[in-house]
Amino acid sequence: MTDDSRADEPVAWLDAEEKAAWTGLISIALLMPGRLEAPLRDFGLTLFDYMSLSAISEAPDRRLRMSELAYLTNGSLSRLSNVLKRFEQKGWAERYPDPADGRYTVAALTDAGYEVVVAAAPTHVRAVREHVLDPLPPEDRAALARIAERLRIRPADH
Amino acid sequence: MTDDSRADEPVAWLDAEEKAAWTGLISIALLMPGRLEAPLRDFGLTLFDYMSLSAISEAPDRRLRMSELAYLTNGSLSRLSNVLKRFEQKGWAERYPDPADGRYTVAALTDAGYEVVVAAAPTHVRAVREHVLDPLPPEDRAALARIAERLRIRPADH
DNA sequence: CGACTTGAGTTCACGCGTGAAGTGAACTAG
DNA sequence: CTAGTTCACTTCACGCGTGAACTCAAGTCG
Repeated sequence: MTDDSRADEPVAWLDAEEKAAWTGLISIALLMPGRLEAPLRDFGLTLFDYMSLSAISEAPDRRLRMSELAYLTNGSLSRLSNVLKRFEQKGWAERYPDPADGRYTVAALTDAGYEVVVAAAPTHVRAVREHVLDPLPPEDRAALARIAERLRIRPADH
Repeated sequence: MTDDSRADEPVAWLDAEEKAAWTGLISIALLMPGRLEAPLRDFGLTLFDYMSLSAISEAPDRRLRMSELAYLTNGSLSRLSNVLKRFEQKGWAERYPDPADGRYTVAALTDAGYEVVVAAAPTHVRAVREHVLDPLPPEDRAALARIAERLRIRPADH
């Protein structure tokens, strides 16, 4: 193991407990998104697509600023610009300058876009239950929320 | 919230505790890899690059079959083939048919490749400590390992 | 007022990952 | 023996995400 095979170096290599925590986390991070995305593909959605559509659908009048969307989805503006461009091309969303302040851009769901997220939501929730919630007892669920908070990762509402 | 705003549908929408667990997990999954990868970029490595190099460096004589590497890194053969191709082009690794069974391909680190992972390891471990281990008390670390196991996600050694 | 600054957002070039298609080695069946 | 099957692996085409460069609207300063 590279991490702990050089005792001659001034590096605090990981012990077994640390390694178990670390590898647990990274494995979840690497594998879980793919699992949750797979059923969404039937709707032509990536996981991030779904989360973006979901966040907009929850906003007042199903519209919000791109910067607010970036905050809610933990995504970069660059990424979202590309995503919303795809949505526009599919007729799911539209973008326009915020009338209150032209520096901002508002992203709004079309009726078609709303229908997509409505259709996909039950599938998404079922996947979340199956892959995340059902296998975990309450103390583990609480731990997940607590850990995310401790790691200074802001959970977004989805 | 899309997830629970359609009480008229036969779907078990998420309650607050479930949502906190779910959003905690997905936020970690979305944001943590990027954090850990950033310092590795100074070495020209993605996080997956590092984990691949690390896994090979730990194998006997610093070589192992591609399929074994895929298992250890939780990566697909397709992905690894691309990654190893890059490594070969950089002189970090070589691939050859397994003399014991020509159906298999062996991936081996070159001295240059080994030096890359040796150079990057302290940085990687420090990032893991800073972003994952240091903010978490022992019970949360134990929870991570337990959760990964419960979610049927096999932690790989890194 | 004009020049400059700041921040939101878009575009661009390119790296990376995926699934499908293809290749080849070993094994199996007739 | 040959034909077919299976599995490991590579290649390919393309979607997606990133960081840098760019644009633009609003605010600030002299």
